[in-house]
Amino acid sequence: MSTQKPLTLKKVAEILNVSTATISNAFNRPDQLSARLREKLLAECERLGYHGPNIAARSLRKGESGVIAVLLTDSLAYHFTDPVANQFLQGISEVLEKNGKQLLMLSGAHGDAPSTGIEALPDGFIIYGSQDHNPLFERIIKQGKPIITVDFDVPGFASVNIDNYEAAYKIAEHVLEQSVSRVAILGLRLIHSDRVCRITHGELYDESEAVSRRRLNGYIDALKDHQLDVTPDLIWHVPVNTHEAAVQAAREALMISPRPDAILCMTDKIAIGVMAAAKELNIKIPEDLKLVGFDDIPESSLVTPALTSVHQHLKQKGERAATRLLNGALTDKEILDVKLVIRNSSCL
Amino acid sequence: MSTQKPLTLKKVAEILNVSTATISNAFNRPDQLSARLREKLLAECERLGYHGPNIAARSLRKGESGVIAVLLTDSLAYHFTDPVANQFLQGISEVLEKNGKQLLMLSGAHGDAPSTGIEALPDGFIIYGSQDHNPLFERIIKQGKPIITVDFDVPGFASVNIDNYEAAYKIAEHVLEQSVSRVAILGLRLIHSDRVCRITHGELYDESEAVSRRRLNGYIDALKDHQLDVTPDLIWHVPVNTHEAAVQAAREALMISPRPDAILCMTDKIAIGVMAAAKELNIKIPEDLKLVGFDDIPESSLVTPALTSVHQHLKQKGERAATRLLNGALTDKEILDVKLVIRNSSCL
DNA sequence: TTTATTGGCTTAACCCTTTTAGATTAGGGC
DNA sequence: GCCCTAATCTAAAAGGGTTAAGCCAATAAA
Repeated sequence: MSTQKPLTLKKVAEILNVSTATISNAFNRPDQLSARLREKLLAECERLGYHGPNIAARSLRKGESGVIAVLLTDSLAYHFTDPVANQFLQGISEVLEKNGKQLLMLSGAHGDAPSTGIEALPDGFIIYGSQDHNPLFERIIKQGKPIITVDFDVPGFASVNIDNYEAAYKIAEHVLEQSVSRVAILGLRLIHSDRVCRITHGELYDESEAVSRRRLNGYIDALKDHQLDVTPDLIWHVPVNTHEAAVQAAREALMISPRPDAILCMTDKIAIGVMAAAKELNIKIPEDLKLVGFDDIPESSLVTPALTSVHQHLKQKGERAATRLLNGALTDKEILDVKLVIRNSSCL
Repeated sequence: MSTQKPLTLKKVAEILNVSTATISNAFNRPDQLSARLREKLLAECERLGYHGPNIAARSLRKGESGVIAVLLTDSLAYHFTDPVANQFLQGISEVLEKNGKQLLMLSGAHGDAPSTGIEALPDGFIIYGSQDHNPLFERIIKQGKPIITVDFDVPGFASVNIDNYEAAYKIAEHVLEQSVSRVAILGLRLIHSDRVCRITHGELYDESEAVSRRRLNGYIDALKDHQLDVTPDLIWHVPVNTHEAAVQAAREALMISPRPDAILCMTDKIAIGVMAAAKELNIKIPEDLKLVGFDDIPESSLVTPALTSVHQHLKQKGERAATRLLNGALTDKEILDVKLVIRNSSCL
């Protein structure tokens, strides 16, 4: 276990009998020295076991680190379980990897540690999802470094997004064409509550940029355009995108009387929770209940019946965000296409 | 967009009319100044918009950064898709989050960028999976920083692992009790090839510490102990843990004659690929084919028929690795329990 | 031949903190 | 009023690199 203290650029320069600047240039600016010398030096460094400049020192001096951060909405742990986030992160990491950048994942769940100051390290930020009152987000913005937001918009910042309103409207319309008459909505994080509950009249309308609200507005407008009443007692708030929360909300929704004959779910995971609850209650999908999700996660095509959903190009979303961040293409707000995927859960 | 140049400790000290050391101490060593002064200073810093020492400078000076790295086996992108890695990373991130540490994910796919030197930043490393000839791994070791390995062992380093041999032996034994006579094995990454193929005689035995080899040895010994021949032409090498590769290998395995009546898969994902191939070929599971996986990913209990597998406490594995790394409990090699989960894919 | 350019390297200032060793101040005991 | 201790605070030296500016010799232009 060779725990020798690592070589420094200075020491290497001394050993090789050139200036520190020359070693530094050999690593960073090939045009500053002859190719012959450069190659010789790099080979010597390799031989000596010097693998390039210390990142902390370089970062201090240059003001950049080669690290790109993703600021998530929730805890890291959550995002590892969420298939939507997964695909998105996959897209990001592929691009970063190709460009020799490292990925730092920052938890959006605040209130924890009193700032490690880590936000000073990355050269750029991908902000994933609305960040109401997140102090870390505020600090990131103040730094003035490149930022791109995803799945929400902040005036003055570039973004990658989909048209959630439009997509929600379309999938709702599809359901409404199946001659349904009582449509419930299971929304993810509609309000700031930790519990599954129905929303109130006052919480029905909200023009915020949050994904959940854009989708809800799409559903509501589609319902209205098809002459269906929209009442808050058919709209559930699901606080987290987990199977358990979904099942709980679904049980409630399926036990009211008269029972809904269609449920619009804001995520596929919630819809899959509804399937579980329906099975318990012996309700047949799609015969007794039309069901749709949103996002089209891989699992949705595997469950029985296969789930109708809105397919997002999640990986591409990540790729676009990372690519634009690295290219400095940070002016406009990009809208990606989505696709309605009709499967068996919504029609016979 | 307040893009003002960030404040430095020095400037803040000047403004507040104290020395830089005092500001530094206010943030780092509360015992070095009176509580009264400290609170006043911190409040002032907040007011001025100084959110603590620059991390690069601190990191340079202290030689620590508050960042923990996970060195993965493959590309980052891959690990976002893999449910096994997902749960493991979830465990890690929960612990790190609680301890105010940041998580840096390092891609194990080498040959890419010529070292960004990022390995100098983290304070400790979780090495996830065997790292044959990975130059980054070599460099990490040379640094002499805290390291814990997971799913493989390196002499002299602490580890968290399961007994892959034992688990594989047990699940194979379960299958062999179902009166089967021709057992194929679909192994993940048995050899260094990019293509799905059968292994050769010479590749049958290998005492390496790699997960795949430990499992293979378990299968083989179980077969032998049940008086079944072990021939390499019933053992497939699957180069990556993807559905496509699994389906391809499964097709090959199911088309030989006489056809196997049982398949031992080294991962659940591979087993699910076998299910797809079996469906294509109209082979019934478990009637015509007993099938088992390994790891027990969430999907395995959802597919039809539900998949028999070896359940690992993946999240716990991550938690243990992170906890021990942070505690400096880096002496022994820890073995976690596993559990055989028998479902419908392996018995009527 | 003289002057201007260029190529190839070196010098030295600077990046922002932490921390050791030393200086200052306040307060207590005589 | 003086000395000593304890409590605070300060000065200055790392820590490892990057890069603007400068130097020198060799080549090109006049």
